[in-house]
Amino acid sequence: MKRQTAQRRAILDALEHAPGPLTPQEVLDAARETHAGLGLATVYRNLGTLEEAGEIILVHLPGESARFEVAGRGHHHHFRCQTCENVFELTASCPVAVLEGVTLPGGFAVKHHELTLYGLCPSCQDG
Amino acid sequence: MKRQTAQRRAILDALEHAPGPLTPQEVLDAARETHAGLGLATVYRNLGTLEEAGEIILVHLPGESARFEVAGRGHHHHFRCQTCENVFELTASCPVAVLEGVTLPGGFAVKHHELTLYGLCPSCQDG
DNA sequence: TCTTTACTGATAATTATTTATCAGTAAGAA
DNA sequence: TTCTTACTGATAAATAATTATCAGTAAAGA
Repeated sequence: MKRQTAQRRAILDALEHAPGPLTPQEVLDAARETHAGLGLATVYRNLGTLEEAGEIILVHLPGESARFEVAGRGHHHHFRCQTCENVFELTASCPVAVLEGVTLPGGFAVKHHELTLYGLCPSCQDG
Repeated sequence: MKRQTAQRRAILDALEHAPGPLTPQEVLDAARETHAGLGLATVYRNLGTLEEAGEIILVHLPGESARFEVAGRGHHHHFRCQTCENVFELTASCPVAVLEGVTLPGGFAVKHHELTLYGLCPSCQDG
């Protein structure tokens, strides 16, 4: 990452303004709003580069392919709308924090966790 | 599923005795203990058939391909060991149950959730 | 036991995602 | 402005997971 390109700015901008983590295809769609003609290979390349640089992080939801979000937003979880299928970052306090560092009955030592909530987002609850 | 075959019995037996949900490849490995010569295509076919029949259910962990477990075990979550990479079914009470049916700040109506815990299983904590 | 056909194993094909290739473009130092 | 080469877009190739194909096998009713 030795040069600053319009493509990379568009990609990072798309991630910064997204309501949650995006798939490479979603990044492409969003970034093309500011940089028409952007290619999918360029998206993949830059996602890799930005991840190595620590500017974005890889996020996995159950049963889905990779997503990315900007780094440094602290511990949080995600909400996936069953209707519009969009994924949102949640800011509510983590209900599983109490398990960190605990050893469960059975002898399982918990180091970290992934929680995904499913339901209806605000836009999909009307009508 | 009109006939009862030794292959299907071996597959279901493997799932019933597993400590957690298994991938198709893991099912193959385990079921070959009781039925050597079992083929991977047969495993996929029977997993599909058993799922349609409601005897097993599909389970997804973040970033991993499909797993299956026997149905009817009620609400629970899974633990993945960072060392041996095995997945275990947890019997401890769900720490996220309180969120069911709740509408979070921001207007997200929670219908269900997926929680995966990561850490060290009992066997991998020694040494 | 005989007969039908659902089921099986091996492997080719498919699907979805990600990576490699390569000629052309443009960032930014000189 | 010029020059070097990192970066880009289009597309082919590679990967991994799952499904289809097909000749042979075996479950179970007659």
